[in-house]
Amino acid sequence: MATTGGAGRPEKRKAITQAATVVFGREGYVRASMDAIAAEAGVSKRTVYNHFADKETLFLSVALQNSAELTEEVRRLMAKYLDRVMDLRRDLVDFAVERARAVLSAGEHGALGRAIRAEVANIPADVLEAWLEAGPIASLRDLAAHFEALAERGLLAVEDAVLAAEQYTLLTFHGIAERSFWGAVPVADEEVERIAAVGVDAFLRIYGGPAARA
Amino acid sequence: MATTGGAGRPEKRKAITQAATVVFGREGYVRASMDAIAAEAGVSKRTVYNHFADKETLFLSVALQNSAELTEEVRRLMAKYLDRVMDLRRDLVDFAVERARAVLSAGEHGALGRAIRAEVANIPADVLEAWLEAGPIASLRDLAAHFEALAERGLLAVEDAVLAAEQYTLLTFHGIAERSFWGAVPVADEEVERIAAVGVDAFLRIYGGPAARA
DNA sequence: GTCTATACAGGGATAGAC
DNA sequence: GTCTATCCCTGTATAGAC
Repeated sequence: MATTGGAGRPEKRKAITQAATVVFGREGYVRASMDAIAAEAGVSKRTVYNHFADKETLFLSVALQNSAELTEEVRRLMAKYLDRVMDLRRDLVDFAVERARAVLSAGEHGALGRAIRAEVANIPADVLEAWLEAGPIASLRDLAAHFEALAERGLLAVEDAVLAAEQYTLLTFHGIAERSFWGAVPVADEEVERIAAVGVDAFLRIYGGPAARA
Repeated sequence: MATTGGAGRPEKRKAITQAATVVFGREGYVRASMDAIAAEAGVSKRTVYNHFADKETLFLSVALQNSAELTEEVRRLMAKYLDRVMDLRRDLVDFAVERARAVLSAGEHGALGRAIRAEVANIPADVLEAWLEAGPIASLRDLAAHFEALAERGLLAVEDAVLAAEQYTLLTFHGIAERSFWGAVPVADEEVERIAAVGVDAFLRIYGGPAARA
């Protein structure tokens, strides 16, 4: 876990990682200062360096943690909308809208993703790999598993579930992500819903099974 | 044009903007130093400040210029592959591959786009608007015009050409852009070709006209 | 008269010392 | 928890050179 060691009170440590998530997300890696993170956490800078060797270690640590948390949140949304599908189109649209909200929220979670994407050229390859595995790739696999289940019910005609999950994500999520620059610029709710709806319609033209076409 | 004035030799100015494109693209806005840009341009730092009021002005200026140049390059690719279509699927795949190469090249052009996306929260709204208009939105409109022409020939069944252009771009380009983090991480050529091909296949399942289906 | 080279003031950053 | 050593950056100023 790329930390200095187990030293220090756990509650201080949590305050630091939360503060780092907020400040790195708001300012980006280079602009964020350790002073600002310490102030946001309500601890002294010395305490920060007691838990994390340096700025980079702190950043990479919260990046991986954030990635895993976001994956968990998206997993909950999949369980809510895709586990017991009654109205396929509606559930696919609702999931797309909720996922865009969760991942692109200006709040604590989404913003850090921007900072990571901005710093990608300065992140060690193995850490980037781990971040991808814990985040986007994990969500992609989760979604592919749900599509396979829907295919078994005859609701989708997919052969390659991972490819279908990728294209669903492109059609219903990346348009919004790009338009909002991964959450930096707000996008109106109606716009998110509109894009999600036309994205799902396109997706269903590719993969709509017999039941979906009826 | 957000410069200090017309003072100075034009060839020096061009050297400065080219150097700024390279250095901002490589280091990002915050890390790039005016010293490094001056060195890369082979001029003194005073000359840089003689042409551009400050770092931000220089950055925004080269951002807009780069956006327009990239749009022009993509326009040439469209003319090459989409003006006289013989084999629709093949031409759509070839254009997708070439565009991905052009826009995501680690060279001078593509890299600056990363820097802009990273700084989007710190860019004035009107400049961001101008950058979008000169770049991604202009390319989208160009592509939509080509799709309309293809629809008139019966090769595509599109009602909303802008939407079709958006979805083509998502399916054939954004998957690559995201995987390479807008050019920061190299993606193998075969991978680019594979993604472009499956993206076009999906696109044609949505919009393939009668002739395309034959 | 513009360019080069260098130096410098002022601010802010990291990381460590006390 | 504060204080500080050290470094880097922006932007300006001061020299002289073609």
